[in-house]
Amino acid sequence: MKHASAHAPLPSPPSLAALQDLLRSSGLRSTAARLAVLGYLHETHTPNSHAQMFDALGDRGFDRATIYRNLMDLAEAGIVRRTDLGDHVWRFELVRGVAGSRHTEEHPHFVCLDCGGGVCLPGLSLELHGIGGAPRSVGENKITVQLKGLCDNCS
Amino acid sequence: MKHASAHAPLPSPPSLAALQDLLRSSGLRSTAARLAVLGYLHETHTPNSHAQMFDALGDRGFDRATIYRNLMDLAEAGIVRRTDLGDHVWRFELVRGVAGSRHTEEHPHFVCLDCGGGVCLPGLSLELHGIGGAPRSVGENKITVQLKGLCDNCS
DNA sequence: GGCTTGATGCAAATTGATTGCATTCGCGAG
DNA sequence: CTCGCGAATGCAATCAATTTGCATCAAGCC
Repeated sequence: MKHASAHAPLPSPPSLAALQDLLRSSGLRSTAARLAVLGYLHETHTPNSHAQMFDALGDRGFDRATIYRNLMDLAEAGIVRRTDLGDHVWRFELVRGVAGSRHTEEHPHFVCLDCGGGVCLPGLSLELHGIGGAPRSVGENKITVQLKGLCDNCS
Repeated sequence: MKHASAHAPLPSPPSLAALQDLLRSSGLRSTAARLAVLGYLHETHTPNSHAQMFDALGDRGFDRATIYRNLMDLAEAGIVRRTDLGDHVWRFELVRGVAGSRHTEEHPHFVCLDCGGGVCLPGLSLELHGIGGAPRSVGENKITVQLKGLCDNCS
């Protein structure tokens, strides 16, 4: 996965109070584990797998199952998006973070059918034709797009 | 997953000799297990998971691991495509079957982010803009497209 | 027919995800 | 501040889908 686009400078880490506000305003309790997970997602700007999150937070005493549950809770609350890059590993990225935080903008992904590598395509836009029969969210442009094919290395 | 489009009448099952030709011309040995897997894929016109294939062929004495290996071999040989409907279960469908056989035409899929349900969108076409930076296969239209969002039931 | 190498059957292992249950803890009400 | 309720956690285990090891069998070529 290569991010080729230029990024603005990273904002400073969000405050504890801001993270707590975000959790509570989403109907979740502010717990140490959740703050750690959410804080980590604010620091990293790529999708992270559960295993990666555990690697990063496990030696702070956070339990693997708890991290998993919290990722799912955050996804259910709409703070985090669960995403699939084609290799059958769920990854989690911030959708709605603390005010001023950088999070992943919605953009198409390309996934290689051979090596499973993913490429973000933030500059790509699509025009759809013939959407009759598709779910409403397609017509309302509330969709994410994944393109699959062979990457330049595998083709 | 709903197929709303009209289908032509189903062709008769392929002959044993035709299946054998297909295997051998693809560099694979013609074995009983492979013939069974391939024959089944010719009979069913939807993507089938490994588990489904085993359910269908297991009581004929075919081993689960063998069915798996053969599905992977057939996918590698380009006879079968491995596909993902969003629920993290690989499914296999015929790409290049016996002459005269019906197989799945390439078309976009919609996958619901909530329930995981998939919808085929054979009528949908896309126009891409801003493909600079994308892998070459995108520009060459050698891609498959997956749209993700909430289906009408979940939204 | 003999031989080579790929395929199979059987069993087990791996990976990613998910759950059960006893205990702990966040938070709101009084 | 205290208490109680229900949510969250830690620990261990389980589950689902996939994948692999190895001895034996068999397809196919010479």
